[in-house]
Amino acid sequence: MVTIKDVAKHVGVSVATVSRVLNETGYVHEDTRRMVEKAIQELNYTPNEVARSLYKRKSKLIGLLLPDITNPYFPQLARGVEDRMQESGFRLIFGNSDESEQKERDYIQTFVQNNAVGIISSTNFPGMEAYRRLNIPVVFLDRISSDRPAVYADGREGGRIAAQQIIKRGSRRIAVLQGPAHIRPAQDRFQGAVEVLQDTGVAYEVIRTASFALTEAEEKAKELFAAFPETDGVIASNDMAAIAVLHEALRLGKKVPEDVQIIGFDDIPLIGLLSPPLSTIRQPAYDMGYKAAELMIRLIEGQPVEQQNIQMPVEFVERGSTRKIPEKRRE
Amino acid sequence: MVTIKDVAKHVGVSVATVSRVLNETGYVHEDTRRMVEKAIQELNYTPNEVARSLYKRKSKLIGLLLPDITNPYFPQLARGVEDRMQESGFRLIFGNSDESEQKERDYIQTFVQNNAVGIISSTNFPGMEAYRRLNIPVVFLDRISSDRPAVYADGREGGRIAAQQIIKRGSRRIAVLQGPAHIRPAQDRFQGAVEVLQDTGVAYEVIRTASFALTEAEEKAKELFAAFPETDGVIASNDMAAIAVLHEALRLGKKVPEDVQIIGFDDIPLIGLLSPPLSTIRQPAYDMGYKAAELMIRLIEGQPVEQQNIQMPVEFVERGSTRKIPEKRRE
DNA sequence: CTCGAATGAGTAACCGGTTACACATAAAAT
DNA sequence: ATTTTATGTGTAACCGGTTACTCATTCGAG
Repeated sequence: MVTIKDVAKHVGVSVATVSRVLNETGYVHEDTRRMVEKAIQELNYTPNEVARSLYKRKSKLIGLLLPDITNPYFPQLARGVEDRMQESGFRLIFGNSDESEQKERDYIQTFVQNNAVGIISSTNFPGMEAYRRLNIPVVFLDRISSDRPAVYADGREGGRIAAQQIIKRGSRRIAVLQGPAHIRPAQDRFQGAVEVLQDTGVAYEVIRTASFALTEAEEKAKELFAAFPETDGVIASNDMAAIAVLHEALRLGKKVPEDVQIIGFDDIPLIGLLSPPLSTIRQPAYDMGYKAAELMIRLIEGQPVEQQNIQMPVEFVERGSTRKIPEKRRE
Repeated sequence: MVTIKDVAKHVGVSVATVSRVLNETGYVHEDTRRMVEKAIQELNYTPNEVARSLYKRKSKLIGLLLPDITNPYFPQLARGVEDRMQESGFRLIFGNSDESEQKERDYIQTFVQNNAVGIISSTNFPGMEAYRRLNIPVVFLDRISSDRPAVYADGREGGRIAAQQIIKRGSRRIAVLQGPAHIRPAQDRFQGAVEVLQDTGVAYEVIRTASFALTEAEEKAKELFAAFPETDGVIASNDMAAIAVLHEALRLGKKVPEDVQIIGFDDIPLIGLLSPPLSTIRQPAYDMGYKAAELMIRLIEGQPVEQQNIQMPVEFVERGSTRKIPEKRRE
């Protein structure tokens, strides 16, 4: 490995001078600078980030914690984060938490041990001690916390829109999947939907789910139609759940959207290619990741942050799992 | 930040002793050990990996380079890698290369700068100088290189199976998507298919593609049916391409699988839910990631590696984009 | 009882950078 | 001509660990 000493020796200057060239700090004579740069080229030297990080007590590493990259929603978040971080020269240490508190703790610890300068997390445990103890910025992504910066979609509005649309399109006995109780955005969606349902007086049932796992969603879908066979509209907690519901409905011989309308949440890739293609409430996942990274960079660099909490807009994506509205006027 | 010095002071011993306790090296009196451990607990001390890494010239970090995590195939690879790495206490620095040589180079450089002990890469440029220069192990994942360890699926056999199946199920004018020319597994699939096609004397056409990007796949799908409208079977280079072909076929009013059969490659999530659900050649993506990580760990730890190249089996997954075989006997 | 081996623990060098400080020289100000 | 100030560069401490080396004490074997 070629070190700063090798470069210094090669040019015949001290390491301090090389360091100055590297960091463009202090005074360096133009001729010296050129010679050093030439040597760096020739020796193919790149400074060791570890040594740098040790002295400065900070690295160019950011911890990114997502529940499960295998779930099609999260890669988009990750990609948004990465693209923004990459622009500013930060790198990601990445981990899947599997919604496990222990795994989260472990990852947070190693982030700290590696002098990470920030953590972006779609945690399931925003109140966790491990987060409170940190003295590096934390941005919650697709999550909400009262005391931490966060980037998330407007779940309540999403829920409201879902309910409005499904009612407008004719469903009258609606089932609402509640989603994990401890995840705020999921609850917001649920509440938004319930609000509208109550206001309009449409009959609805609630199905609780504990996680976003597909297997659980499949069970709940079965339960749903077993307990409430008359259901003619389902507002799912996310697209994966919606897929499970869709599958179960078709398995039972129901027609979608004629017998049952289904609205998902997220707009994950490929759901537009299902049959019927799923109508959903779209979250701008990539943009959310990007914004979270942007917010993080501001926090790291100590720049003023106008808003700690960034709420992103959602929109209804009309596809085939909801009925068409004949009238010209659509909301 | 609490350091080893704080712990040492707290107990009244030297840092060397604390280090010995930490690493279970050298002689430490039982009583001393207990006191140190107690102090570590009380002060909530965790050793700084950066300092450790600097002295040892190696970290617990592994670089993982994938083309695009947003492509549904790659998260499974990533997950397999992560799960295995996590078991042995390694962490991942993750990057998307976007099939860009420059990005790959940049990432490789930062991996090295951070004392990463290994790189797992689904590179598009296996012969690249940047890889050759490395003095840490590199494992290619879903890629093949003559001079590097690699984990990949048996593309040739996959191609053969795809061709056999599509012929057996009645297609007689077959289009084969070739996939990126510089990616060996893609070429292997292609060649496997062509082999069978030639051996059996079935008519076929070749459509070249340069990347795995969905947009390109869509164009090629259009070209395919424009140039060869008689096509009654398509062997796609991967599932995303198959989806594009499926879409285009349906758009043209063709019936799948009655008019055109389609076979993909990979078996990415959700394609079993399309309509018709896609038949495909399944690669064990998760297992491939897992194995690659395993291989990497062996290389890092200097354990004997029986085989540098691990070829994983593929299997035909029969779904709705291929016709059923009436006979009892199926291969 | 003597001596080598085993045990226990501290000192200080080292990893590869950054930077405070010192020092020398040149340029500008008085 | 003298004092400031700006420029250019080197020395060495420091970041937080690990470990080679040293030294002291205890233990067991002969």
